[in-house]
Amino acid sequence: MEDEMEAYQYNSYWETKRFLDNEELNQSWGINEACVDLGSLTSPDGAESSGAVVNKTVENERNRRKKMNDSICRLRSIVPRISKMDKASTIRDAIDYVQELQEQERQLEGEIAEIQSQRASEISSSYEYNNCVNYPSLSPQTWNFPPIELLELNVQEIGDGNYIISMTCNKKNCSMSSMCEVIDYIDLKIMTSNITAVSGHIMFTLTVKAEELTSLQLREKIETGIFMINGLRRH
Amino acid sequence: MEDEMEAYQYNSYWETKRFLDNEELNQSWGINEACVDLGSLTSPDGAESSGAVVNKTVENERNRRKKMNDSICRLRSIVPRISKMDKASTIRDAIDYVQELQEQERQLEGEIAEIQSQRASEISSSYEYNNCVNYPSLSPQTWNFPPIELLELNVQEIGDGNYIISMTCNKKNCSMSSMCEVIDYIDLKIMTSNITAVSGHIMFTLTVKAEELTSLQLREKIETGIFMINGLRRH
DNA sequence: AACGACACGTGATTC
DNA sequence: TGAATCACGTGTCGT
Repeated sequence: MEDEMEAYQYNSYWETKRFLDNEELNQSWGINEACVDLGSLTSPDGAESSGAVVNKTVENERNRRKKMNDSICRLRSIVPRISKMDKASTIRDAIDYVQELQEQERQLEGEIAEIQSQRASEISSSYEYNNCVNYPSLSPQTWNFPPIELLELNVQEIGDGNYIISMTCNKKNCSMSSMCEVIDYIDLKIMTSNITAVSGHIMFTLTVKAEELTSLQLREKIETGIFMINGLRRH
Repeated sequence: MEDEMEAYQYNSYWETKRFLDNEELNQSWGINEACVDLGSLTSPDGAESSGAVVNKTVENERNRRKKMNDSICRLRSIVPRISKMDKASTIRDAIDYVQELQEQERQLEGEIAEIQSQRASEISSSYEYNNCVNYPSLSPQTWNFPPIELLELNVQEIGDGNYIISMTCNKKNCSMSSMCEVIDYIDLKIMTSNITAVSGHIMFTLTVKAEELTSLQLREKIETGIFMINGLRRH
């Protein structure tokens, strides 16, 4: 049949037409030129109804092929690495690319989870640091101080649950802030306090109200406080 | 031709064979049964050489089709959402999936970048907090204190570069630690210090040595210190 | 010449 | 029935 030859009006084929088709890729599912040519050629030819229906099926088949080819072209335009300008190769490259993307996605999600957990641990540690009630929060500047060396400690009751506390420590490993931290830590009701620096020593004198404690208990509490403060420091 | 019918030995076709092929998907690019059948059938029939070469091309074409179909099957097994068990639909679904993956990848990378920058800013702020030399490091427990409300400030020189400083503030927004932080911040040489709590107020009295400062400069320095401490708090 | 890739038309098959 | 999908063999083109 010579009309079949008309369908082969494609010349210099899948090397040039691929790129031309890429431009008008937007769903031109209409009848292409070859289809129109064949239709106008066969309609005056075959008079019986079977010829018309055959034309319809041929046209449908042609359209279906075009659909598939366009899909493959589109797939090729999306996949970045194309090994060969081949239909099967395009699909294989797409498979590789999809697997690559899937693995990359898993990797990225793992990375995010890792970062999130790191960040969560950082935040929780910071939260713990800020909300600890049993341990005082040391100001960072005193973290690296040497332990407080208690030279003398005196606790004396002056009646009505009031006490006079006097303690002395070396100046080089004790500061006003340190002492304040100790006092804050053991949580006393301070009436007055006095800090005096004399001859390389620091003398700390305070009057506190501690009605529920004996002088011995108060003394132990202060010693424990200093011990805890020392334990919280890095030395 | 009756031998062409032999090639159609597939029955209940692409509904069942698809899933059977999926199991032996691992590169069985060998000759399939239909090809062997056709080959053994046409070799005794046609004696001339053209029949053999036609067989070869037919077999090659058959092989090429199988390759493409297997590729599409594999693609279908990878893509999670398949709308229809159709060749073209499979490719279209693959296109959609690839685009979806690409967008997801971009989104994940953006998310990672965002988290990283957040984390970096957190770390840098923490670094700033710990290593700032001009600003004192507040102990976390006083961060959320209200600003210190200075009710009275007195600076009096007592000779030889020694000063007596006395200041008063409200008890509810001032503590011993706060005052210590102010004193630490302005970095004075403290000789003696006294803190007294009276009638809802805190009285802070200290004797300092500041030979290089006038009493006005010292006063400004203290005010600046309180201002800075207040500025560092969250209020 | 020979091979690989393709489109085509067609018969078969399923819904 | 009829539309949709498929596999098949074949002719064509480029390498």
